[in-house]
Amino acid sequence: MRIPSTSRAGGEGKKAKPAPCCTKVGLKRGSWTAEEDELLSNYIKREGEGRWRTLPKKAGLLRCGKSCRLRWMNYLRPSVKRGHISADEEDLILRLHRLLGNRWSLIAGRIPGRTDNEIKNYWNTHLSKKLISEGIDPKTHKPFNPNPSIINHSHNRDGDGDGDKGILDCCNDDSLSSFLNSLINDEMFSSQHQDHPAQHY
DNA sequence: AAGGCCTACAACCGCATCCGT
DNA sequence: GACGGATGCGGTTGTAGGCCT
Repeated sequence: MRIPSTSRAGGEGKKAKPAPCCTKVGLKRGSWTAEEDELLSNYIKREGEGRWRTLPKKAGLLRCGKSCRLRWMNYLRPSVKRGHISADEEDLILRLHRLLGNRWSLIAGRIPGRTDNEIKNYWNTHLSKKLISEGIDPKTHKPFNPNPSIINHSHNRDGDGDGDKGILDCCNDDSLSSFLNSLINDEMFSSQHQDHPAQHY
């Protein structure tokens, strides 16, 4: 929404802890430039994803492999859908988070075009606050106040009615667990075959 | 108009897990 | 089975830009 990361100045100012990869002498940190993005994109289009450790050197980048992978996965991949998260997507995130907890990659796997980082950020900046403001613990998706008399009200997320109640009422415990299992199994299958084709080589 | 505060998000870090040897 | 390297994941942080006073 805000700014293309390439325009961000700085970012190098992380804490000066010893870090295993990016603190190697000569490796760059912080925001990516347009030139770096292009180098990375071109290389991956040519050679494919993976081998992140050696990729930067081959691509002519002064970055660590982790940084390259993150940049590609969260920003440069053609399948990444950037921009506003729709109400449907938000609803889905809420449901999936209730089922899966903070397993952002699993959640992202169910939402085409969205990355785990994006969903995590959206959750932390929007949805958790929203739930808190409604008196719902974002970790448990249960009301802070255990008084049952307020539960139904608290489920009505923004008071504008339609479709909202489904988010927290959609599953009883039995269907919840079976849905969770199928969800995870399905995700494991799809991640092996589609979502992360270059996961291991 | 200026300064401080808040929000959003890209990027980094460390740990967990996977996989080959 | 043990070990080591590579990759993936989730938590956290830094900072640009917007908002408020």
